[in-house]
Amino acid sequence: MPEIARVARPSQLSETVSKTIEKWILDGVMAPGVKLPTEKTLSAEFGVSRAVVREAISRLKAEGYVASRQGAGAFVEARPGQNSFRLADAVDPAGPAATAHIFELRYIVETAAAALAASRRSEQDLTQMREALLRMRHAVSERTDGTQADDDFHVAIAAATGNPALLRFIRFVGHQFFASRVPTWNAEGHAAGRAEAAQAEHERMFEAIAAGDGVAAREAARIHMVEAARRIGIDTDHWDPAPRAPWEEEALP
Amino acid sequence: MPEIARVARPSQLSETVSKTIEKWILDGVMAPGVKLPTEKTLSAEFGVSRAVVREAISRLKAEGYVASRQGAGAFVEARPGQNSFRLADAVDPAGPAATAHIFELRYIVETAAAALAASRRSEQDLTQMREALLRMRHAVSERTDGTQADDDFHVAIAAATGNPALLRFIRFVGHQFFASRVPTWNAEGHAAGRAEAAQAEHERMFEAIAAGDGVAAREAARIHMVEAARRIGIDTDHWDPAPRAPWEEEALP
DNA sequence: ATTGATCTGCTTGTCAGACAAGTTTTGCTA
DNA sequence: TAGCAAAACTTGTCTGACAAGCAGATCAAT
Repeated sequence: MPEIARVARPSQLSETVSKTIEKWILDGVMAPGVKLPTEKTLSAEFGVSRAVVREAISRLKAEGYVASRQGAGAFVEARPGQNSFRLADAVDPAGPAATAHIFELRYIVETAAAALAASRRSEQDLTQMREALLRMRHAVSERTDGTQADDDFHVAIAAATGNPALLRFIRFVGHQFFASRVPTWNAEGHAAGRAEAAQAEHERMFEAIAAGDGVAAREAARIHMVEAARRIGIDTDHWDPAPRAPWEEEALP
Repeated sequence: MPEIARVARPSQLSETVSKTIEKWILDGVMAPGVKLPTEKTLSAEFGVSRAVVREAISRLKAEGYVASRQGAGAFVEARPGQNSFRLADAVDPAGPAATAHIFELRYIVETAAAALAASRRSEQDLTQMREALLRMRHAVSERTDGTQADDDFHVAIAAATGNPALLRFIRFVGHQFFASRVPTWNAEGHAAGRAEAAQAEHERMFEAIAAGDGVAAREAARIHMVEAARRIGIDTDHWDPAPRAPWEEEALP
């Protein structure tokens, strides 16, 4: 059995145990398919009760690291941890580039979603977007918080693609950036004209989607994402400009 | 407290309990911020022991649905379940379109990754790709299994973007389709020329990335993804062709 | 000797009761 | 009424027990 090394104090014993075992698996100390030590052994090694070990394993099962069979034991999954996608372990949160990396992923997916929405949106989808836009317009004029409406607008576009997987993913990534929308919609953002600018970008996206113009929608979304990144201080110099085709330049005002 | 309705038998009591509570949260029966019933209450209502309830809650904590404070209780998280992304609950697995939806998401991300890789790849990245290509070439001529090399090739491209979040996501989505690559690399796939066709597409992607031509790389990836979808019987008629700009037509052989 | 069924020990799944640690409510006092 | 201390409650952990299922060992029959 691998060595036991305490991780940074999660003050919850089961958390400690599950993180430690997770580390064993991620580090390859326990290869896919191998049997974990028995619960009794683990509880003895960690110096905790079997209940704690069981809760830890319960976590690991939920995250797809292990699967257990009554009477046989618990085994490391073939592709441990890859039944779900978590940004927390995709990037090093401490790294200064982490936000930029995630934002780039969001940029890729949202520009594509805007283009798809333009060709697939229903009347009902447009109503949803219009409603969110209205709330944002109101927030701009009243200088109030529009983060929720902002979020709703992007989700409405994702929904208009008719692809539930895409919707869910955009909702997921978007929520990671909920905090990033604050500097646009707080008092300072209003004063600096950031809210107004964002609103103009949103309006342009909506017009293109309503008109069914996929190319213009992609470009409007591209501009919005780049500007949004700029507003929270992310460097976009190395982003892929390819989604914009040359002839799109003149297709937009 | 909400009504208790047994879900399809997961043969594990804690699984039943966690899925039921998860459903309460997803259906909005229990809004974010509200306190769950106490463990004692839950165990009584479900007719199970407190240990089972605790294991269920342990799962829910791992998936970001609830957070608990000793002495106070367990509370529904602000954005329940959205600290991780799972395809299983993004789409209805039973739906015939589920695979198509996920593949479309993969299409969006992989085409973008190919374009990025072209402008950011290092010598080392190219070596990785070359190595995987070689193994696939070998698999084609020997009529053996090349699914692993196929997977490695795509991961190598994702790695070349230098974006760990993107890498992780492509690895995640790609693994969901591990099975989909089998019909290309099994005996029938070799006989029907599917393996050879896929290989040609891969070679073209590599050439474009090695040449640093982002536009060509995106187009080669687009063709590969569309063909791959076609090989496993997914209808791509409504996919977004926008990533391909008009002038890319002549840029390729 | 090989095969087949049985048996025994081990492992996970569940239960019950207990105490420790931390939180919330209650109720008394000043 | 305000402040504070005790009591009641809730989660976290421990212990011991039994049921359900599995895997290797044992043994009988061919």
